[in-house]
Amino acid sequence: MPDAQPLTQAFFARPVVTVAKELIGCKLLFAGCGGIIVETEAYDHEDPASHCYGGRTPRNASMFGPPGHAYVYRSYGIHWCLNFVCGRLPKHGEMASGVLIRAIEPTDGLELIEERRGTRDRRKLCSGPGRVCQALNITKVQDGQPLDQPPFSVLRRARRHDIVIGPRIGITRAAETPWRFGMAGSVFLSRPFA
DNA sequence: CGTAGGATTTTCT
DNA sequence: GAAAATCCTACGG
Repeated sequence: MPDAQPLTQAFFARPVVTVAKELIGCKLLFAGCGGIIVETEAYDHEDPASHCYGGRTPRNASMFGPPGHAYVYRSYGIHWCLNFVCGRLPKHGEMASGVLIRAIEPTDGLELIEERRGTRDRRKLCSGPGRVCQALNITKVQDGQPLDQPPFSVLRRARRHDIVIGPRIGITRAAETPWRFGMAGSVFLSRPFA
């Protein structure tokens, strides 16, 4: 079997909903720690729930940069959350989009992940956007970094998976938009789908 | 099983 | 001043 193929920036330079779906089953690694992506959410420039909806600010500047890079933001003043910057139309300039990485199934660097998370409960290690960043030690330092270069790598999925779809979590505006995607049957989701 | 409150940065009103 | 793309702990049924 050949090694899993790293996804290049071209993979991310497409419509954000497409990328969010195709990321399910892909593998995210950061400095030797990571696992299979099992839950994502899409956010785009026409979306009242997105950080980029109101235009560029110091916090969301990375989302207005090139696709295939990280956007890391502080959530509720406490946690870090990781997004993959996705496609936008250059002619529109001030548009941006991103995929929030909500949960992964940890497979690599388990010992280090358990230490950072303070638990050995497999289902609580990386099941939630704040947990993912704590487990992989991703912080503001990674904001704007390219996803196709170390210490990041995102590997193409080994096979297709059934996808479940639902409304996004923790938002009030555009709360009905079904842009949350998950791997069917996974026990590593942040929350079950309806 | 459920609900409630606190921690604390960034943005907007 | 309040809300936010969250998580943890405590306490009640």
